[in-house]
Amino acid sequence: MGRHSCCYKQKLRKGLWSPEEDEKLLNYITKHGHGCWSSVPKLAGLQRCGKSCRLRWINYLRPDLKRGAFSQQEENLIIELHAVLGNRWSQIAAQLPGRTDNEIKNLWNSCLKKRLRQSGIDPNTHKPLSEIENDNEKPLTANKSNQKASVSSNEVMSLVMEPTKASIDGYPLEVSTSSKINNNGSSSSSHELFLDRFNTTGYFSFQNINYGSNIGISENPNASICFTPTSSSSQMMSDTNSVINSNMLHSISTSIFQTPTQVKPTVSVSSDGVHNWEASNYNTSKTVSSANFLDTGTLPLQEEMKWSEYINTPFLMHNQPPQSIYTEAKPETGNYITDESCTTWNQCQQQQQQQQQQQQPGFQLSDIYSKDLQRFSVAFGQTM
DNA sequence: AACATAGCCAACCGCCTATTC
DNA sequence: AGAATAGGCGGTTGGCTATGT
Repeated sequence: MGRHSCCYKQKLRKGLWSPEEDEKLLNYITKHGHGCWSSVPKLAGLQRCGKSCRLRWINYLRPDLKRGAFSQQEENLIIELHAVLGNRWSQIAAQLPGRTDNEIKNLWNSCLKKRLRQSGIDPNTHKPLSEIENDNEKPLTANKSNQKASVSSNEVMSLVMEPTKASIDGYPLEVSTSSKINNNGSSSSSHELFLDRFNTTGYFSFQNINYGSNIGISENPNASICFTPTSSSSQMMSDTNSVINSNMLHSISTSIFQTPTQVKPTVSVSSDGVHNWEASNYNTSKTVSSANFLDTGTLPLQEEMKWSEYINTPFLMHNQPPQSIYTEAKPETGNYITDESCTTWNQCQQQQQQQQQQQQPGFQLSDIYSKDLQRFSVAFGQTM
């Protein structure tokens, strides 16, 4: 179809908007709402096409727009979200109240991309440039991960998790919801992987990609997340990094649920090799403020465990929460987490004890497809 | 001071999808 | 059912400004 019919009409103004035009549009929409955009210019007395009016309203006149420069936190979030969503600017913008997709796109193209490159990170894949150079030695047939693609929200998951290798490895780009097979513990045709361990009380540490000191993600390179889905109120305990991760989860949930809620990510693989990503939301959830967390002083870094060690370690062995964080970081006075989270902490311990008593078989991370690991690492900032 | 270049950003273009007729 | 239309999105352009020569 291409061009809109309205654009063919004569005498329509183009280019920058004058203050008078802005005033007309603002007055009209304030009084009547925009309704059908194609009728707005006529009703507002403007020599513009409806599309142009819509753009002007969304990008400039809207009252809820946040003016001014992006904060460091916003920039960091954009980088993290871009690692997950690629060039899906509208979805990224949905996570930044008061910012437009156009604004974010401009920021990315003019600043963030360059800054990442200077930090040795490839802005397309969010991997170290050295790795990309090695990858480039392999013959590439196509790399459309960051180009516009017609994909459903579910397909987005498989596309964005592992941007560079999706096509190189011939990884299936299309994932249908109907092919999702839930693990009931006995099915031989599929088994749930990795993230599903959040179904049980589980702690997992994330180490974020180092984007360089000039970006300054946080002092603490480690983050931990606690999911306790069995409790009525699930709590995510977090420091700055996992707040970013939780935002990514919000973004994922927005893709799937169309609402920004906290999610439980799950991945499963069916017998035919189709990987299914799923995110389910809790009825109630709460994210602990990172500011409160960090205000209490320097968090002790939890013991570092290399990714390769995770792979060969049954998960339940690491199900032990990094207790030092919660005992030592918790301030003597003041609440950096709520009472509910203390309950959660207790529940974590109780659940763990139950699990140990039941001697549930540990899930071998080596069972996880390496691609899933890579996707997970990209999605959640886990270095490998 | 004059010109060249780079960076930023508002706006346009073309395509896609959903809806309406 | 299919064409027309509208809304939305991402890529790109072009003008303005700042900076460098």
